[in-house]
Amino acid sequence: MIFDNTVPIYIQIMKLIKKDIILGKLELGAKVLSTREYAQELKVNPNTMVRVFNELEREGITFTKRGVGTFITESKEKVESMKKEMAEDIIRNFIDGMLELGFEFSDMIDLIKHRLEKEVVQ
Amino acid sequence: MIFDNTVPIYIQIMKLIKKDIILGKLELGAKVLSTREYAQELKVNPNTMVRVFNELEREGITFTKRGVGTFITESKEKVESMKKEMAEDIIRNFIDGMLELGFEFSDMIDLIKHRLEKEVVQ
DNA sequence: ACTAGTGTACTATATACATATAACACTAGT
DNA sequence: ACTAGTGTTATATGTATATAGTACACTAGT
Repeated sequence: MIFDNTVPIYIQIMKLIKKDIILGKLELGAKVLSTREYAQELKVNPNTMVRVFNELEREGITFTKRGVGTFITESKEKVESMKKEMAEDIIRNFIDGMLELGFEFSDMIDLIKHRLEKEVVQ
Repeated sequence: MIFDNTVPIYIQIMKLIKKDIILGKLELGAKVLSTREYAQELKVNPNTMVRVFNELEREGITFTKRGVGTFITESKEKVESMKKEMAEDIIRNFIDGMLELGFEFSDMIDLIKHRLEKEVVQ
C-alpha cells in the first residue's frame, strides 16, 4: 500500500476499507483484522488504525466489541448509501472540476468516451 | 473564498490561480496582486501566499521580479500544458475512482449523461 | 484462574501547515 | 536621497497528523 502524502493516511485507509466493503472483499457483519494486524499489514502505526476505526464507527460503517474485535456493519442499506455517496462525490468532482477549467458538457462526454476507448484497448 | 480543511490552503490557492490563468482572468505576463494584497483579499497569512508563489514559480507558472512584483508566465504553451495536465488529473480521478467502486465503463457514461441532463435543467 | 488477543487510553516526539510578527533587501517613482 | 511598495527571510506559536512506546480493560477459550 502506497500512500499519497497530500492526504492524511487515516483518510486513505478509510477509503480503502470502504472500497473493500463495496466490492465484497469484506462481507457484512464480518470481523476485520485487529488494529495491530492492520497496522502491520499496512506498515502503519497502530494508533493510526485506531483512528481509522473510530471514524468508521462514527460513520456507522463498522462497530466494535471491546476485547473481541471490529466488525463490518450488518446493514446492506448503509453500504448501498455509502457507495452512492462515494460515487456522487466522484461525479461531482469531475463535473465541477471540468467546468472550472472552462470545459463544456459536450467536451466532458467526448473526453470520457475517448479515454474509455483507450482503456479498453489496453 | 472558503477553504476545504482537508487540503492545505496553499494548494487550494495554487489551483485557484491556475484556474484564473486558464479562464483568462489573469492574462499572460500580467502582474498579479502582491503577496500582502492577496493575503488580505483571501484572508490568509502573507507567508502562505509566499509559499503559493514559490511553488507556482517552481512549476514555471509565475516569475518574480524582486522589489517589483509577481507575474504570470508569458508562455502560452505552459498554460496549455497546465490545463491539459489538470484535465487529465480530473478525468483520471473519475475513471479510477469509479472503477474502484465497481462501476463499468458503460455505467460511467450513463451516470455522467444523466447528471449533465439534470445540470442543464437547473 | 489463567492467558492470548482484543480494544482503549495515555505520554512523548517529530513533521507539516498556518498564523502572527518583525525585520531586511531591492526597485521604481518622486 | 527619500519613500512606498515590492519580494525575502526569520523567529515564535498553535494545531493536526503520524509515529513510538507503554499500560490498562475487556472477552473468549483453556
